[in-house]
Amino acid sequence: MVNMHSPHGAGPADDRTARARIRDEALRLFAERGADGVPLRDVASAAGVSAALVVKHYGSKDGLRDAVDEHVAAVFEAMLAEVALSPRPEPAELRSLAETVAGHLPPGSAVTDYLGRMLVDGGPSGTALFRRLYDVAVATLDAMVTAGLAEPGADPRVRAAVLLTNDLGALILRRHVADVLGLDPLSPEGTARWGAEILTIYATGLGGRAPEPRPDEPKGRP
Amino acid sequence: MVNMHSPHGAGPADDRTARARIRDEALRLFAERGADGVPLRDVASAAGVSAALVVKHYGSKDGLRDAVDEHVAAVFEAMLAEVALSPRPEPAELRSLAETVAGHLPPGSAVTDYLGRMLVDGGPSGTALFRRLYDVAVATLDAMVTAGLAEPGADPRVRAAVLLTNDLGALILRRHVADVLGLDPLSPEGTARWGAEILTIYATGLGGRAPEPRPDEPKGRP
DNA sequence: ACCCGTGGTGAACAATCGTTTACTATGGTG
DNA sequence: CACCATAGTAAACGATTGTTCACCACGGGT
Repeated sequence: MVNMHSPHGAGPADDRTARARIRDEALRLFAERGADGVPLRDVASAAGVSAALVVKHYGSKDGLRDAVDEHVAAVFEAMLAEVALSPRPEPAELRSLAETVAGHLPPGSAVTDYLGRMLVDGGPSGTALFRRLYDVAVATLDAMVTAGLAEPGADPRVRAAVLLTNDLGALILRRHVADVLGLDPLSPEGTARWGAEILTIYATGLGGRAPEPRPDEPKGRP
Repeated sequence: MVNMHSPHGAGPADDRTARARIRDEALRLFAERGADGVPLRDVASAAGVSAALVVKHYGSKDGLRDAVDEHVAAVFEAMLAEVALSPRPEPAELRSLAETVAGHLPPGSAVTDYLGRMLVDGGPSGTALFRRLYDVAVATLDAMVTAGLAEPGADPRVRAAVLLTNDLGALILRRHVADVLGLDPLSPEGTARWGAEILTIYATGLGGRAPEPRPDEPKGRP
């Protein structure tokens, strides 16, 4: 059907045909229900092939899982590189990493959900992803400090981690937020209200009159 | 073995014996590996009983799951009530909800992890839990506003949700934070550095000199 | 003494799921 | 043409898992 007359595309660069379909459907279903919880046969029938072909291409279900992990990581890295070369020299503050991901992706893309699930499911790829995100957050905070947009806290590494987990919390819990607020923080119209609130807090704090360290007691519990 | 001469304790108030052991071990294992991913036989052997007894007591695995959900919700509500009657009339700001949970629980308690998993796994009980947490966050922010410790933002409901997801992000991602920082944000010694950073941000913002709304452009992307 | 509800067990059942095996079609190459 | 690698399938296998069944012990009530 599809004309695939690449002479000998032996490498994994020939993404097309049923193989890519399997990977894409696996990504979609894994993002929805989690890798465990999706039978191989479901992936196969979603891709319009037999279950045996899936293992023929990817060796095993773990192999498919790894392939999807690598693919998502590649997409994420590509997006990161594109952002680094973005037309605005000012790195748009932190801009919310999750917002950036959602903005540079098709609206209903499963990649966002899959990234969240990688972080939550606790596999080695999730750990690697978080380490990468942490490095980005540290570098971003450093850039903001250099640009005079922020101060390093008492411990810049802790501050970067706080900013990162704040961001990822909204990404992971977006369904629940949309439930109680009627507003998906990653949707284009949600970005306005949600992101504005975050920027306000980051700019001026919560606004209460208590920035002065009172001689009351520094710690409530020992 | 254990003297349980309550005449006809038909209600679920007779917590003791093997039944409670099953529930506790299920809670521990479910928190570790997720409810799917833990065979009934593992729960049974961890509790020192047979698999058949588990379903005799809880009807099915879903029944056990529901029982654990309800138990965790009850523990959480009890903790919430205890905090509400706490010796400090000032509600200790938001104090980080996750911190409160971790503080009022045995150090290695599985309840914390189980709560995080409930929020992530996307079941109805997770939705109910988040709604409850959201109500608490809205009420807490309102109390802070009344006490002059914070201002409602442009939209207090959004601000409460932001504070909540910030908190829960640290709870859900604590393993990853501990990995990159060598510091569990929920541990007693982690609370100092992590919580201090958060309080600083909430008190004064990130500290950069940009709180003035510049006439540049309010939104980067349409 | 008789019965019966409660707590408990081990073996068997049936469904699901990952994987293997044997087999077919097809199209390019020596 | 003969060959063979590639893409593909259907069916069966084996392990795991939730659930059920038949059975045992025993401690009160009447």
